[in-house]
Amino acid sequence: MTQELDQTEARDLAEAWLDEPLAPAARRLLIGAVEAFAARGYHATATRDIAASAGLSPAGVYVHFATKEELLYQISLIGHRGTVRVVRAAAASAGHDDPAATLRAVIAAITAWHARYHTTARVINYELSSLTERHRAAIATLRREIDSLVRQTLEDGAASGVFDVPDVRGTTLALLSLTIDVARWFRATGARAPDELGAFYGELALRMAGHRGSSA
Amino acid sequence: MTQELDQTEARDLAEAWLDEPLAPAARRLLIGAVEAFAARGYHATATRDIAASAGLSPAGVYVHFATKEELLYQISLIGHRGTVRVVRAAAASAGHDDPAATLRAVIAAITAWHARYHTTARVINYELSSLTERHRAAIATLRREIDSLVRQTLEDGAASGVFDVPDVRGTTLALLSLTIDVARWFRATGARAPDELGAFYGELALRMAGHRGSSA
DNA sequence: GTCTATAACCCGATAGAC
DNA sequence: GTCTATCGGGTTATAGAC
Repeated sequence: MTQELDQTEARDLAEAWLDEPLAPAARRLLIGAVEAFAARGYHATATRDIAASAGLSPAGVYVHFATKEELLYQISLIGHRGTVRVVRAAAASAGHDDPAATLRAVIAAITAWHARYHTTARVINYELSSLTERHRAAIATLRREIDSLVRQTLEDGAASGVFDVPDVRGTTLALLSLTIDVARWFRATGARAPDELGAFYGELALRMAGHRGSSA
Repeated sequence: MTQELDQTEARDLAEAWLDEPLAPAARRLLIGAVEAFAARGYHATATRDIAASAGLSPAGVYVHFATKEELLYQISLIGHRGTVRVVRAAAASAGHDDPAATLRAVIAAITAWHARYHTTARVINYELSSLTERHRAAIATLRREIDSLVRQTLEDGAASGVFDVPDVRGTTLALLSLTIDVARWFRATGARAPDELGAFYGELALRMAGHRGSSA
């Protein structure tokens, strides 16, 4: 009984990216789908298997989602909203006139999110091409907000002289690149916890931005 | 006539990663496969379409490759061998007792390769899970060589005091992460040419390694 | 070495009972 | 809201003629 509760709590924690109010079956379907899409890829996953992982018959999926792609879109939407939320929170907590603190906090937050929810992060970053054009465009809007915030932070720091950034566009891309690729290689069994990796990458970001005192 | 020759030359240049001696049809199949796998993914690509892109019937594929996975494996093998070759060449040209020059040259070479052959790079980095276990193990050996060379360079530089690297393992991972993710976002129509991007990432690598004079 | 034809199977999605 | 049954189509790979 206690064992049972512990397992439920553990799963809730592991799937905390899924914080939307949902019918229980729809929630189980999304969790099964994200795990299957991450492990084998969207196209290699059969809707039958997703249904089975949620304890439903093959037809049970279509009561809750019109198509298989709709399942992927909901995962992408919820995942990206979650990322945007932690990025905004990190920027707010760092204050508005300290580019170095902001850059460190934002990169740490994105990195930790990608590590903690690496299964979800893998799906939302590497299955964008499996979305319909309309859905991909909706997701692109959310991704642009994150990109803009990092770029603006680099520009602020460069303007005030605390950063040395020869190419703001290229450095923004490199910083986000670093955080996104965490989804590819991160495993929960690895050496670093998500928050530790976030702190490390926050420092790396300051070095990449040419922050004074961030290099030997 | 001249136009025709130019197009052939342009394609040869674009597909220079494929430098193995091969029957013409096998070569066309590999090029068609890499383009399709990169654009739509391995599982979303039908062998019929690969055959058609090489001007063959659906059965024509199986004269040259036993399975669809064998096609992916050959692409992975040739691509990884090419990467290892440019990495070795970069390390050799930088000399053996200058960790900063070596790191810059190696990261620049991997980055430029991933940008120049971004289509191939996408396939060989993001379709590893579609390989059989045996084939994936063979590719892992090649990947380890690249990882070891970067890690050793960081250790050499840290030991001699030209680098400031608090976590060699983590920094190695971050550096390779940066170069691999190029395959995800790079487009030939973008702002930077492969060699320019390589030079930029070589400098970023020195900053990340805490190289003196690489930060403001 | 390439073709046509097809085997054997798996897929996403729907119909209609309960 | 979930089931069983199935439609219509697509998949990899093979058989056998040329």
